[in-house]
Amino acid sequence: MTDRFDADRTILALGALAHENRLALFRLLVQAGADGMAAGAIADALDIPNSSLSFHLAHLTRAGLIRQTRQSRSLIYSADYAAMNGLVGYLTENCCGGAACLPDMTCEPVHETSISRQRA
Amino acid sequence: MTDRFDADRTILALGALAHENRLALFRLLVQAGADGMAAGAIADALDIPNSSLSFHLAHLTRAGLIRQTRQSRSLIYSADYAAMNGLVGYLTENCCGGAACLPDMTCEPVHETSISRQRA
DNA sequence: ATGGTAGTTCGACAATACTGGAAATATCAT
DNA sequence: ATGATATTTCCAGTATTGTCGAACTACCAT
Repeated sequence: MTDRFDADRTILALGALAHENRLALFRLLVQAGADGMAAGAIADALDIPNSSLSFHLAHLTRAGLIRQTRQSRSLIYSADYAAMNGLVGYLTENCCGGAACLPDMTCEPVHETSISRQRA
Repeated sequence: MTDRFDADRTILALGALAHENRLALFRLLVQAGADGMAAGAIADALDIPNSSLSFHLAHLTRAGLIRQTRQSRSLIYSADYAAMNGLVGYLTENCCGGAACLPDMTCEPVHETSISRQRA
């Protein structure tokens, strides 16, 4: 389930997150939960030109950090929680002299409807 | 203690780790523990030309992920565990609909002498 | 079919990052 | 001082990344 992260994939994921717009974008999607957000809504929220956003979305997708689904005219993007868990897992692996210092963290997405929507 | 990570610092740290040589380098130092390693020893272990290694060491240092101390002719580098904890903290912040899913992880360095040195 | 909306791809340019040899600096021993 | 060792800085070339307007594609409604 927690798909295994090797060095290459980790580098890909880190590189994807190592950018102002993409980090903000990823965090936005993490907070958006399982329902995700349409590209247009993201562009509005982050105030990024359409084509630039598309570039960053593709980048994060390539890195396996977000997923895309279509819903009529809109493309909905959502964070891949397993990927985030895998990334953190790889980073904290072997961090305390071999002792597993991190108790197998697993973050899971939340549905918008289950958090009494407080966004505008 | 766990110095606060904002977006800018996180991007700096992610960018620093998002490279084959630097990720390997950082992991090497994490495993080396509190005693760290001399630049030369790192160059040997990773088989990177001297000047390139220096470039990457400077990059990781700039990002606050490793620290430098001198010991006679050698410059000893060691992982900054607080930085790693801060980075992971920032990434997992707000990951489960606001619930703190990660029990305040804090990895701490280990001394070489305390792990019955098994390296060559 | 026509037209409008949602997003992506293309292209060209600017900026930044990586690499490694050669020269420079710092430290130590004699 | 001289020489050896440890490491960094400089430099120039190459490669990768980011930006955004304009043209394109996909989908939906009528």
